[in-house]
Amino acid sequence: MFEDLNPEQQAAVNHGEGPLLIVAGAGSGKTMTLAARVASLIERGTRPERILLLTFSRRASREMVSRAARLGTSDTGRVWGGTFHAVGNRLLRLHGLALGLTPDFTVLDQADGADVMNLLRDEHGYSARARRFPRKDTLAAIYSRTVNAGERLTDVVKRHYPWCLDEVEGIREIFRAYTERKRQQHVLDYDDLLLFWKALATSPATGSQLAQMFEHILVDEYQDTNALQADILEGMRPAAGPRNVTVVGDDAQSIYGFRAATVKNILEFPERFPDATMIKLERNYRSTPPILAASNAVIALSPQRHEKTLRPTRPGETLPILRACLDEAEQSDAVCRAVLEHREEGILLKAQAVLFRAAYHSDHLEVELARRNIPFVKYGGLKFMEAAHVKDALSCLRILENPLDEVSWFRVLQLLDGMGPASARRLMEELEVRREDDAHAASPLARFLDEPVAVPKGAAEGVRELRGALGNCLDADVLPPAGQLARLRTFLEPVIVRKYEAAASRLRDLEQLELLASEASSRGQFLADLTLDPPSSTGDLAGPPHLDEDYLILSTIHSAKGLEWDVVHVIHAADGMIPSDMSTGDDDEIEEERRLLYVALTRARDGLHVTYPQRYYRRP
DNA sequence: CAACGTTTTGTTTTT
DNA sequence: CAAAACGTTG
Ligand SMILES: Nc1ncnc2c1ncn2[C@@H]1O[C@H](COP(=O)(O)OP(=O)(O)OP(=O)(O)O)[C@@H](O)[C@H]1O
Repeated sequence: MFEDLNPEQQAAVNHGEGPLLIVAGAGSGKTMTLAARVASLIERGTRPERILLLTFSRRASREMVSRAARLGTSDTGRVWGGTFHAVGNRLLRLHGLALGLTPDFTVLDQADGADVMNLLRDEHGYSARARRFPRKDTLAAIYSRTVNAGERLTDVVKRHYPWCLDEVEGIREIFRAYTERKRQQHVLDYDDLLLFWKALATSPATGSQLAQMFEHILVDEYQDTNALQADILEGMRPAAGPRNVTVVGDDAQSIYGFRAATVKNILEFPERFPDATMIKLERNYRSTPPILAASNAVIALSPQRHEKTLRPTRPGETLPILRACLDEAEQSDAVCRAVLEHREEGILLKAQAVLFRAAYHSDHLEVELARRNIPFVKYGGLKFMEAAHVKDALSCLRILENPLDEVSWFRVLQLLDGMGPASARRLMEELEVRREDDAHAASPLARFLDEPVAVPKGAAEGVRELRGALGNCLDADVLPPAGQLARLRTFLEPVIVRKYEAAASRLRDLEQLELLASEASSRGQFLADLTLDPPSSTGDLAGPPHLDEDYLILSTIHSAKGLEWDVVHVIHAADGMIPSDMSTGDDDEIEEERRLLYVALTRARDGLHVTYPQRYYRRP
């Protein structure tokens, strides 16, 4: 069944009980090995639903599970696969009651969390001008780092946000209020999904029950997990019981430091799991020798590298191409030409990818591709969930799902004509959206629908319309999520036309949203899925027609993790782009940029083009 | 005082 | 290009 595997891969697949650490270089077949191991475990009698497979994205999880299925095991559908966050969400809905979490909680994404911070910043009087208090996104970022890295607030601020040092006490005050506010409103943010999972796993009352759910736990891309996630893993594999846990990673490919990921997790694995077996995969099955040599040369310059020698196994002599271009226009032209040349040689567009550091780096190229009728799908940097009108629609759904969700009320009410922040606040107070603990008063939504409310005269009409829309969604208890969105759309349409420009394309986004909703089984499920696995490519939104067409892949390097293409084009390989000028604060950041380039280069199988413009008209 | 329109600023990567 | 800050109108 696994005869193609090399001896080290075989050993990893066949490993029996006990902790296993697989240190695997780029293209050494770790994804394949992990999938084979899942298949093998099932073959050897482990029930699929007793296997937990943690990956860095839902997409990676699907890919891995389907690979395992192709290896001959049929029953992989029942494997618990997903990101730490998605699995946390699932476990907490099942077992959260032990921590006082009711299963009806809703999930905030990081922008929602920032909005809560903003509300609190106003309430606590930190928004006065003249005072330079951190902005909402900064607050959210600081908070997230303290939680995920398990570090003290003052240390985080000192290290990563030194300009906020004067306001540490205010920040602490906001954070305390933030935590309390989330509890009152039955909402969890991304960090809470991990935090509460850890609490569940390490609590004497529930820990062992949770650990016993899974016979085997496997974690992919372990170099990109953070301290909190390592704690969860340890909690799920207590020293007392059998410690069947497999982690796979490559410290040279650690690119999520900005999310508090740390290679310490790999390095310290043998200490946390003392009798761990360690297997190294050092044969690269992906790239031709010249491509691998170039990649190795890039990473060799890293002073913090852990020794690994990655040896090529494939033939090939074509050298990678480094092309200096006059400017961005010439770069786009060069890429288009190279792509088409390879296409002529028989390499499908789909087998080629253009990689870049930041989503906007491909703007110019996208125009050029469109002009030449070269179809493409772009991964990463999609601002769909960030778009105001999408948030508006989702906030309506979230009010229906969780009437205590303050930020959703605040956003939706301000859509109404004549209703600004002050009136919205007043109305929310009247509805008692914010209430002390679990008071048994009528839901704010019921009150809004049934009781007369005091609003500015100008806003009365808007309130009636909102009432109608929300009421209709609720009346028809059986109305599926897509139907609810359709009803809400009739309310939102005039609002969007009045409030935003480019209304037409925004309205199309709402139809898109409705399409996504039509696959969901319930409103709650839809909302959670969307926040835990947001659309990540333009293809996710364009729908299935793309499937049999051929199209070029454009992707951020982050979103290209774990993937491979016959030909890879890396653009904007210039100072200020890679490395990004946003990430030159300290050596660690710069080293991460180096690894980012390494990850980009190692995606290529047969052809590699690296280009950079020598001149930018707008400062980069 | 509150809503709304205009100017300025600041711009990565993702669960 | 979107959100914050500012200034004007209701
Ligand atoms: N034993 C093998 N024999 C032949 N080909 C192999 C073998 N193992 C892996 N491969 C091939 O090598 C390529 C890389 O494998 P895979 O994607 O699993 O690597 P990876 O370690 O996950 O890479 P990365 O860490 O860079 O994401 C795949 O095309 C896979 O089919």
